[in-house]
Amino acid sequence: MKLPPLVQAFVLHFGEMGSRWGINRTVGQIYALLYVSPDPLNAEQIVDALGVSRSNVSMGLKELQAWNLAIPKHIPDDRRDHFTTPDDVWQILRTLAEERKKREVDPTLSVLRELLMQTPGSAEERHAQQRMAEMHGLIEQLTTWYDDVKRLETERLASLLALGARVTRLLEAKDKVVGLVRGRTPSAKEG
Amino acid sequence: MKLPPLVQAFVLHFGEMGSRWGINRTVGQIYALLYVSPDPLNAEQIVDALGVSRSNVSMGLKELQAWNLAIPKHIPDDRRDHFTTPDDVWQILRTLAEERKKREVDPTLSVLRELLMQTPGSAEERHAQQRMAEMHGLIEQLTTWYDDVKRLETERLASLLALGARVTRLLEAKDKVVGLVRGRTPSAKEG
DNA sequence: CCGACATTTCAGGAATTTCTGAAATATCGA
DNA sequence: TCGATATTTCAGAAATTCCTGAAATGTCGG
Repeated sequence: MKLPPLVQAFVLHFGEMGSRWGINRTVGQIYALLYVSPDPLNAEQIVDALGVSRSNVSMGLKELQAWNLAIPKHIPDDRRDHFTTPDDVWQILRTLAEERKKREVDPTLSVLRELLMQTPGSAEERHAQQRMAEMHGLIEQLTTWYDDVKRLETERLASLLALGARVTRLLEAKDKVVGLVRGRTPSAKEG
Repeated sequence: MKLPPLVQAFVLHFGEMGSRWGINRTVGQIYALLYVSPDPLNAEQIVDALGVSRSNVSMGLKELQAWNLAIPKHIPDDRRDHFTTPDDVWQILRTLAEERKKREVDPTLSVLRELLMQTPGSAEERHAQQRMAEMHGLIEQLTTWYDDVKRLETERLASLLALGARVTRLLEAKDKVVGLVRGRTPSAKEG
């Protein structure tokens, strides 16, 4: 691997973290490399930079494309495929959230739904179903919220984040205002 | 494995999903089993239920305890350790978020900070650092928001979730109100 | 301290995942 | 169509992770 020290450190870190994130070392490294690269890279360049086999890079790129984390960029007069990462970090966040949800949450949600349809045959099963219902409820609330929030454009999402827990003050304020309005004009609709 | 069909399906699913969640099959199964169990279980009971080795259960329980997802419950007049999962699903969510952050996010944040301190030695490194700064900024915003939100008590958190994207309407409303108030009383403080 | 359990540790075998090199396939210009 | 180049596939080697059984350690009542 022949990279500027800063880049190398970054790439190696992503490689190491890979296992904790459910991706393998090479995939993590390829992503990191593409992420900090000023220009799109082709497979050969990645091979040179990381010192892994050509086929490994091919597979890694395929996986990253499946995650929508590597996108092919055509370079004029060059037959080779070149790749970048999406450049807007917020977009990357959305993509990551979306893909993780699809792989890590949705299957469980559907299993839970299925099991909750069944009729329990014992007290034990009844209790289990009760617990599953709790889990299902939580996950459903989370995903509903997520579906809502993911549609917000970046700017609004950022301002929401910046607000943080202070949102609750807003909520309190809203409760008061609603109370007031109701006091005066009983027909007012709630927000 | 000798379990009611409903429980068995649930346990098996958690085992299969384990790899996607960065835990191994046994750990996933143990967790699922404890989660739906009406009473705390001891290691022997888990062995019987799952058909895995005693030592495997021991290691699995240790890991779950490290994640704060299994808690020892002492049963009077019984020397054996018994285990449950925290019963409040919201608490489980917090725990999970906390632990994942600690393992999957914090190390990257600290590496990024370190690399951003260094002086770039080339245009390439300068660009890389620029990208790292973007990533760092995003992660920092997210974790700040998270630190804020995690302190909310369950009820408030739930109502926030329920509100979903409609929060933004609240934001718009707030902007208006603040504008009005400012128009009338210039010295008014912002919320 | 002893004996009866309960739990943990750990070496190494089993299972799984990752990675490679070689071969197959695809794509292009001439 | 052919040859040059680019990419993918895939069998099996390498690496890693998981799991087990046996031995060690811990803990309690007597």
